Amino acid sequence: MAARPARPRIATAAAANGADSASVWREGRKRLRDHAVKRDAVIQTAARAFRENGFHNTSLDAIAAQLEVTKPTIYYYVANKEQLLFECFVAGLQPILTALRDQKTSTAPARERLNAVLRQYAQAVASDFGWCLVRAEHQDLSAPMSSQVRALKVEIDQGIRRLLKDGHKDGSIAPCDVKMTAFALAGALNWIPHWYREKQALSAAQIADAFVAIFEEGLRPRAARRS
Amino acid sequence: MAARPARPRIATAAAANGADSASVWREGRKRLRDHAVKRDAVIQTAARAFRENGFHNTSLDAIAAQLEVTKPTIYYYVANKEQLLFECFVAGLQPILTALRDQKTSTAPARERLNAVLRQYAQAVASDFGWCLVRAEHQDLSAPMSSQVRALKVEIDQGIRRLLKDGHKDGSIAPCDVKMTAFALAGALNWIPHWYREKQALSAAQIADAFVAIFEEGLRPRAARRS
DNA sequence: GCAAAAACCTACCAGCCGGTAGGATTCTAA
DNA sequence: TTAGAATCCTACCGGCTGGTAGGTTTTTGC
Repeated sequence: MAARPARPRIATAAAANGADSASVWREGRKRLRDHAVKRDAVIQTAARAFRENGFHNTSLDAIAAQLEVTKPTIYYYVANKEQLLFECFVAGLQPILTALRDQKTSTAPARERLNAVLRQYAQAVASDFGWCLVRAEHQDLSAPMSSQVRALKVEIDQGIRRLLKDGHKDGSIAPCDVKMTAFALAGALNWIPHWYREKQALSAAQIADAFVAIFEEGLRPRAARRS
Repeated sequence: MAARPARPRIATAAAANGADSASVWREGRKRLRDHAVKRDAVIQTAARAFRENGFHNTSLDAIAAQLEVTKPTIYYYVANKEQLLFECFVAGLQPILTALRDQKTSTAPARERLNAVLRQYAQAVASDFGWCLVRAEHQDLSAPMSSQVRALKVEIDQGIRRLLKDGHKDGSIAPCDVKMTAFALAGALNWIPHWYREKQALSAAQIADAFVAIFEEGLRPRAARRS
């Protein structure tokens, strides 16, 4: 158990964009000293690797190589492989949760609030962490970590259900089976990592808009139409 | 490579229902001789195990134990672990494909044909093979097998898109982005294995109906209503 | 300049698990 | 009854990979 400074939960934008995460490490020959940034780089790199090869097909050696570092170095930033996956979960869920919490203070019609959340949701699952959010197996986490992740997911689910109910009240959303609708929405979005590729023509936001349109209008032709 | 009789692709109903697949093996003390049935039992048991513990967390010894058999016996029915996964894929996809092909001869409105397919789809993903269809990683299959599975999945996707287009023509489905709608539909259904448990109140068919209703009606309130 | 902390590496271990060799048992056909 | 096929088991191997021990290098604080 190496002593570590207070750990940041959210991957910094600095670590998020760089194509080669190794640049975070050495700057010329100088050994950099920012623990938090490097830790985030480790997690980010792991997420990408998991997405490409799956959790079990990704060795810690491979992640280390990607960072141009050796395996034990990873253990300097993270307790074990399991925690690596856990951090990916959390980092991926965070933006959705904050989007959801932000909407609680809004006074806009529920349908609009829901759409805003869904847009953020789409962006999250389309990110490098998307794989972890959606495809990673809970069995690969120990009981305590698994239940933590589960709790976060439940919060998201409940948040969406609440927005749907609010929509029923304020009339912006047609009456429907709240539970099933939440599942359908989440399912459609969660499936994005299966087919979306970075280079795709559509951005995550555009995908979200397309889905929102589909869910709002419905497949059965409407009698009257308004633009 | 042990010589095997012509291999059946579809899991027999006999093997599908039994709670303990071991009953397929011994009947009293008599050693049964039906290769096909036992092979299906192996696949079925594997599917269940994969669903519960994931592919990589399921050892062949565990599957063998479930069947009250030793590991080498499994190799008598299947070449290796990879093929085991492959067969689960195929067994799960089959009913969806047949449903899709059946609809090609139908003259009903496309929306109804689509709904019929979706209902079968829901049943498939809710089955023991659902996990494989949706959560198993293609990286765990070799290139040839992976592309075979991918081809089947593409066929399903294309089939759904075609039904949507047909619906546009015959007026039973409102104009929409076909590709995105197909993704949304598939995603909603594919998410079922994540939350559905056997003991759930709703049957797979009921879930399908609920989803169909949501997708048909849409979330935006409709002006006129007809029951 | 020097001690202490931080960051990182080399070298290694051990358990798990997919896969196999080769033989034993049981059934079927004749 | 018996040959041969079908079915299954015991015993084993070896590679991969998560994880660690313990030392080395670099940086910081003073």
